[in-house]
Amino acid sequence: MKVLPRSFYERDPAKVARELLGKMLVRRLGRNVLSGKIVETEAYYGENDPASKAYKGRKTFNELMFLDAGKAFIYMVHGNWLLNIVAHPKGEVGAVLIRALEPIKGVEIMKAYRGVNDFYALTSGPGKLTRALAITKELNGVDVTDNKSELAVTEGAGESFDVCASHRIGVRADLQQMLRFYIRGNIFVSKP
DNA sequence: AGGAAGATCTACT
DNA sequence: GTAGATCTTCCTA
Repeated sequence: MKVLPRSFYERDPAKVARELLGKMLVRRLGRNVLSGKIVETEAYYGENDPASKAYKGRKTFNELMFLDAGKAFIYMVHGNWLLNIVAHPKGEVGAVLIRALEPIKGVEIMKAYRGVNDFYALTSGPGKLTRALAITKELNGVDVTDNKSELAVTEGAGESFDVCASHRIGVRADLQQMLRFYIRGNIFVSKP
């Protein structure tokens, strides 16, 4: 499956978030390959977005949001690693949070990493999917536009689906805009 | 040192 | 369905 080019991420974060739905997240772990379909995302901006990690300006830990699009940006919240992909037009700031996946390949391995048997609980949340795919700070900054990366995003199967939008989840201060997107009716979406 | 953070799990009414 | 404990880093004092 073809990876998405960097130009895909060099656009408005909300647009990238919307279009990442249905794409594949591929995790390479030695000889194992895990993959899942992206079914839920959220867009974050920079200085104008109070919920954004970049709100208070550039720091070492959020530097990636200011740099090249198409890199993984990973941080810890409440004991969970959350996966973002840096996305913004050149010279701007932003990222897309991956909130939920539909497991495709390596389900048994995901179950082992998660320590649960319930198929529907494997990747139905931002903290759950990182554990299922063994995503940690070590992958911070990896290039998801490189097919050889330990983490990459590729084209999806191309089936059609309806997209829903809503306000972001769990944030202190949300913006007026609806910046959360998900596939309607998909059972792995964290909250319908 | 202390507290906040895009969450998750469990145990109840 | 809600409420609370607990999760682990990084920021600010």
